[in-house]
Amino acid sequence: MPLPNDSAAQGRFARKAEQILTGATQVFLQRGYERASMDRIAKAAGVSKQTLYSHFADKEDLFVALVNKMSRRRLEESFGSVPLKGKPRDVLHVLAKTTLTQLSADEEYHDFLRLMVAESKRFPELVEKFLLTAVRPTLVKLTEVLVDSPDLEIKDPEATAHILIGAIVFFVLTQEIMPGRTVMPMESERLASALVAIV
Amino acid sequence: MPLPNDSAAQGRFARKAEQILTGATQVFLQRGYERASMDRIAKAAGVSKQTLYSHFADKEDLFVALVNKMSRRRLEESFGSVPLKGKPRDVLHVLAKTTLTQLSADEEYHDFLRLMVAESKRFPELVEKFLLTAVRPTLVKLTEVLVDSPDLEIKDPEATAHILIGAIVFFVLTQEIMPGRTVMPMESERLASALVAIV
DNA sequence: TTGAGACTAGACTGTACGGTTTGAATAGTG
DNA sequence: CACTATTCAAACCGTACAGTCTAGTCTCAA
Repeated sequence: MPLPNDSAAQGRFARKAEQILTGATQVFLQRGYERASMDRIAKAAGVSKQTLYSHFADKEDLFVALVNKMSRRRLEESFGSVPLKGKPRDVLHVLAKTTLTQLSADEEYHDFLRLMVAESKRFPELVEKFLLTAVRPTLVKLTEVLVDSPDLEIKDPEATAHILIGAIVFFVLTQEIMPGRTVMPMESERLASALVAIV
Repeated sequence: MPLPNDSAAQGRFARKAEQILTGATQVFLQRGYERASMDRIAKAAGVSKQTLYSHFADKEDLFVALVNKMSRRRLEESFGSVPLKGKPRDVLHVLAKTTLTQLSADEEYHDFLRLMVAESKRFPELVEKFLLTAVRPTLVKLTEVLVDSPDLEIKDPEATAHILIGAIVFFVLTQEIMPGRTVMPMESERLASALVAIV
């Protein structure tokens, strides 16, 4: 592993690291931590095993890098693209709908969420960091939106934000992450409407 | 494995099977499917490996038995003990509170839920059965309660039931199953109140 | 061109695991 | 008692895996 100051080959080196992480992401998300073998990851990354180990100390180190990378993807990419103006009820409906749609479409993120739940006992600090950087901001932001809409007369905006996010996450969990679509189907449009109706 | 008609030693045999399943439950829930070794399970059950394999064909078979057993434990043990009479708002509040309390206290069930999410990709049919027998009935029952309280003026009781259950499951998921208590704390009492306030 | 750092393929080590086999001990039933 | 089914402990087999090592190739800057 090169030291920080030999910046000459740094570019190439960093690019390889990226390439490895991409391959590792595929394998970890597809097969879970335990069943992801280092051989398979090396193959998926198109890299020799030795190179893999010259960039990452061990399997756990690679997993940490994966979680850090994926955690940067927030639960609410939606919040940026939705104009937070207009009648609060309309804003909320659009917000719910886009979040639901975006989250439902992102298969890679489903696998990542599954992985976070699965490994929450083995890597609690890691998963805690994920919650802190990926989930909490969403909760905070939604709470702000609710606070800034006093006409909705919400007594406890924070708890209400938990409810709204909770409903959405449960929806994605059962419909997309778990095989619940056939057993307890629900339309995202219906859920969004019911969510708004309720507030 | 004895045939069904040699009912003589059936009692002893069945008792052993129970004993094995108990040990297996411990290990599977504690360590997850992949890291639960058959040697460890045999040890935890206080049984020889051979006995284990004379009762269950293989690891997967044992896992199926575990899921069947645990799925019988419903999401809503609460519904039985709560009187469904009185002002609908009060009923709902008590219902939310007891469900939340019971679900939060049941560590074994947390591990089971984590396992179901973790293995939903590897054993989809199994997890589907779990959803069908453990989650769906709760949804159905709550929907009925909502339908039977027309004074609440709920447009879409089914979607609303999804929201209520979703909020509760999300709460348990983040606070108990994942290490979220320190990062995004929430009181179950606050959640219950907000849930009722919202309907 | 040459030399050092980055990379490759693949063999290798030690360990853990799922599942089988062996051969003896321990019931419970006639 | 004797007989049969159940259980036991432990060795065993084949495979998969994390991580290391070897020996050589590629890249690129001086």
